[in-house]
Amino acid sequence: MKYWLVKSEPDVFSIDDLAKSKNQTTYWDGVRNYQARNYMRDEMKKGDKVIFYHSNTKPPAAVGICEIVKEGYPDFTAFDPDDKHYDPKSKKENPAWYMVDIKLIKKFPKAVTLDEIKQNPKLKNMKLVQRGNRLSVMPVTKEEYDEIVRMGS
DNA sequence: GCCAACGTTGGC
DNA sequence: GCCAACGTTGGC
Repeated sequence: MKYWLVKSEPDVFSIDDLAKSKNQTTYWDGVRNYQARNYMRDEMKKGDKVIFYHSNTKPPAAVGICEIVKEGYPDFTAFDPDDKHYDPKSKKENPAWYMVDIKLIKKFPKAVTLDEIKQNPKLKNMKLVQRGNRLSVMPVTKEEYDEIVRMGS
């Protein structure tokens, strides 16, 4: 099993939005970055655990955990000219972009802020806190995952 | 709102 | 294939 972290701007889609979604499940659409695409298309497997992180908000924080319930499939929002995430480069016969489905496991009783993550020596190697990191889907180690879950509980 | 960091685009 | 210009991300 692998462990991941995904970012979302809560103004766009928050963990509470996920909690309100049908079956507390959503498709993780709109990722338009090749490295993140590769992770979703090739490496995320059913049952993998995912830290849900709120970016571009005050304070930025890990706010809960989810799991992968459907493995990589074409991001259909790329095919729709009326969709915000439309990308004419992506064709149905050769999709450029992929997504997965994630289901909420739980919202943390206590959000783990970016500041707290930075201050924890066990978490100093996370991609999240490395300089200039902009990846919206990234792998984390089991140790990092467990530590963040512990801090959020 | 600012701006550093980074990915992508497109002219050459 | 280089690289300047541009757009986006995301913390502050």
